[in-house]
Amino acid sequence: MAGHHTITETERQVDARLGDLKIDFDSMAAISNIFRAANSVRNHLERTALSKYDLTWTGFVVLWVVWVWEPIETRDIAEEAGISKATLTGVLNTLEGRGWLVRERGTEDKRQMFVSLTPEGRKLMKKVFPAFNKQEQKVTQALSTAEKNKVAALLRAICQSCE
Amino acid sequence: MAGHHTITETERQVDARLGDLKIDFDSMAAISNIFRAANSVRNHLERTALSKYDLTWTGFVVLWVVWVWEPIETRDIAEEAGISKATLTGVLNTLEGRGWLVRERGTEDKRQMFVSLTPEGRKLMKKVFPAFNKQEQKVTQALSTAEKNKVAALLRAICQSCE
DNA sequence: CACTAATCGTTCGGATACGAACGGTTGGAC
DNA sequence: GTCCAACCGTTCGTATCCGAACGATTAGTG
Repeated sequence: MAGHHTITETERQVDARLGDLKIDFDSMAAISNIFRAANSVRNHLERTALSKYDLTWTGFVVLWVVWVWEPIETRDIAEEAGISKATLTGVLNTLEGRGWLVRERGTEDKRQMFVSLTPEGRKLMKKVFPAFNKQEQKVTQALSTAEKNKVAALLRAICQSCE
Repeated sequence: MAGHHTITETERQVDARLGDLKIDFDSMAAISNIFRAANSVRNHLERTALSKYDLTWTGFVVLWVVWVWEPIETRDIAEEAGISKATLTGVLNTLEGRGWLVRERGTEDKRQMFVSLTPEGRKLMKKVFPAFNKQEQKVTQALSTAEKNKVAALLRAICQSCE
């Protein structure tokens, strides 16, 4: 999924386009590789681990969040999954329609909506997640354990600078 | 945009859900932080650098690719931008409708479609890209130059393992 | 106890996202 | 020269995706 142009080739072209404007190529390379990696990994995992269960990326992430934290409120799912509340409503409709989770309105606060997996949903996750994790292992096989932790730490630092 | 649960808390919960199945938490942390960072950075850049020009993330990326490599074929844009040809068709319609780029059918091979920026498109990029790069710099400010290059290299290695 | 501000999930409109199928074009085999 | 397989960008159907606006509910103020 990575483009066929190297970062260095791209830098030369950008330089020619901008003339004497100063561009921070180190920052650019770091950021652009985050998105290249995210796209590559997402496509790979969808193909290898999710497609056979007809699961989209977002559908899997939402199921995973609910599986780990159930019962969980809608707004917390959106926060954990990194999507908006509006998007989540549609995804929950899809997943509920397939019988993998259920919504239940809160008793003490009737604005809230609690989500839990069905037994079918839990059975699905017990199959899908190990396969998913095996592919996570595969796409990071070129990295040592220390390097995996290093990249995780550096990316966490970037997340904090976004706030 | 990062969830309010730490990776460690999540690991404990996952452990409780899976029992004795073996999960590679180092790989999981590396991968999940790629997506947290991608979401955080994307939201930050959309808010700070793109929203005032009514540009979506993908719209900007496509404009950027065309700006750097014009004239460029449709399939190459999709490759560089990390989106499908089908998606690109819609995005090009949007950007062409706003007068930022034009399509021209190839003369020797009439299947091809070459895309170039309009003068307005180039003027836009000359304003947007420096602002974008400034924010790239800001979200990576916690990293040294060596660390930026390190994270870029590690992510490139992950990309290669996806093929 | 009324009234307002804040918060919940949903709805709406429009843009992005992809696989599959489609017409149009090209190049190669024979 | 005529197939036909391969390739181009587009179209189609469906699923995300988000900001803004919306009804319903709650909490906080006086």
